[in-house]
Amino acid sequence: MACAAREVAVCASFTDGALSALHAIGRRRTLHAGQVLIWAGDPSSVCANLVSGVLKVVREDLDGRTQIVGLLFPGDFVGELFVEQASETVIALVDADLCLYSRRALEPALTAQPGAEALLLRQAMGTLTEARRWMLMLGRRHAPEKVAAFLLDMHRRLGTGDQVELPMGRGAVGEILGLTIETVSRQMTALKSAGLIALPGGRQVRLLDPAGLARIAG
Amino acid sequence: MACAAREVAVCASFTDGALSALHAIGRRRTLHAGQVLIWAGDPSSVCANLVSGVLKVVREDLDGRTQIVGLLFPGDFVGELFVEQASETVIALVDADLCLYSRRALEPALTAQPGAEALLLRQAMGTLTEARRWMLMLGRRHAPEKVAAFLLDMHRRLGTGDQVELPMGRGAVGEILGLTIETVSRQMTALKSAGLIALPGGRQVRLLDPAGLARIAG
DNA sequence: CGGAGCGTTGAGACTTTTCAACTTCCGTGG
DNA sequence: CCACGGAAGTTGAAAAGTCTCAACGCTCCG
Repeated sequence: MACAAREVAVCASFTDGALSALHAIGRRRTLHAGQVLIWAGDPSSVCANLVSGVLKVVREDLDGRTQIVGLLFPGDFVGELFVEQASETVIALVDADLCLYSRRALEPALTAQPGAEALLLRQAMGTLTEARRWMLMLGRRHAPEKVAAFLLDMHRRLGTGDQVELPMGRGAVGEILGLTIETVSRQMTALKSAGLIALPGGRQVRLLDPAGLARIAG
Repeated sequence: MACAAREVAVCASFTDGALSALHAIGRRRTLHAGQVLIWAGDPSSVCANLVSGVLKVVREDLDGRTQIVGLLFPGDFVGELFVEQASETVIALVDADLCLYSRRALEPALTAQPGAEALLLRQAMGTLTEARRWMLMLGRRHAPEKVAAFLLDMHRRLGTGDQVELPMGRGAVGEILGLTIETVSRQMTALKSAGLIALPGGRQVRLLDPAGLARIAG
């Protein structure tokens, strides 16, 4: 059974035999850009492995202010275990494929499968470390540093050559960095004017001077 | 063997028999306010359960700017598993007691102990959710909201009656909220002037109008 | 052609930081 | 007992940074 995530996701800890059991409770699903997988406030009933694409994890204020608190890439685990109500909304930034599981079925399967929880724990620890690095950025960095660091990060993850196609628009970049769309736009323009990047159009970004960006990113 | 964390920490998942094995690799340690348990950059060799007290988890820039990315309370797990190098510094805010384990000894013990990893996973997921709530605050809220929310949070965790003794000074509050010490001070004064809190002295805070604070916190 | 969505640019308002001075609190030593 | 010194907290004024509001440009698509 061909699954692009076979080696990276939770599945990697499963033997082929146990994997069949997992497949019995899972199903594939395609999400189109903009589609919502999980709504904050709804019962936390589904989890998934992201096979391809990019998802955003969004938290919202009572006032409606929103902050993207996580980006999910292929291999990442999606959803909230052990809680009854989702506190975060999960939305596809670009078309995405997932292995979807009902939480009720997955949790016992994880317990039954030695090593699965260890793998998820490892992943959760990594996600936590990443979230905390992000916190440092949100709390302590200025707009130019935020944008430069973000571009380097996206390039590291999704880049081909010196180019990246951002999986989101300016608005979502702002939601990630804790900035307004206008500030993001201005910083991008400033980086372009400084000759550090080129903006060939759309969501494409070329890093002309990664070292210079890194210097700004701090 | 009397351990105040017996029921809350990882130990809770261990049978009494297995707990002896755990005790064989662990040792108690007292940390005085200001003492460092783990230095970022050092090999990640120790983990612990916090028995009493409060610790701060600090990240640092290359430029020396710091951000507190986590506070640890009794029952919380301390340290970074599965990585060779610590990326965060852990410091006691007030005198604290811990059960200390060498990471090399703890990791196999966790694997051998069914349920232990599940428990840590549960805890890690909770910590992650908390970190993300914190991110929303760092990225999207103004100083008055940050301070009001912080005071409510501290009161919920450490409060007695309508009063709290903050386990840190203004400077550390600023490091938590992503503000300068002066801004924190000004906001506290403003809350006092508005009659929402009283500052009896030292690190004591009395919440005179929790509902009003909650309104500001948003 | 017209409209919608997205991005850019500008100007002024607002918030927070920075820098500096001053106060308070405490423990120490004269 | 009181003076001294340091650490922590407060306050003020100016500077810097970001946001808000508003206008405009561009592209895609009906």
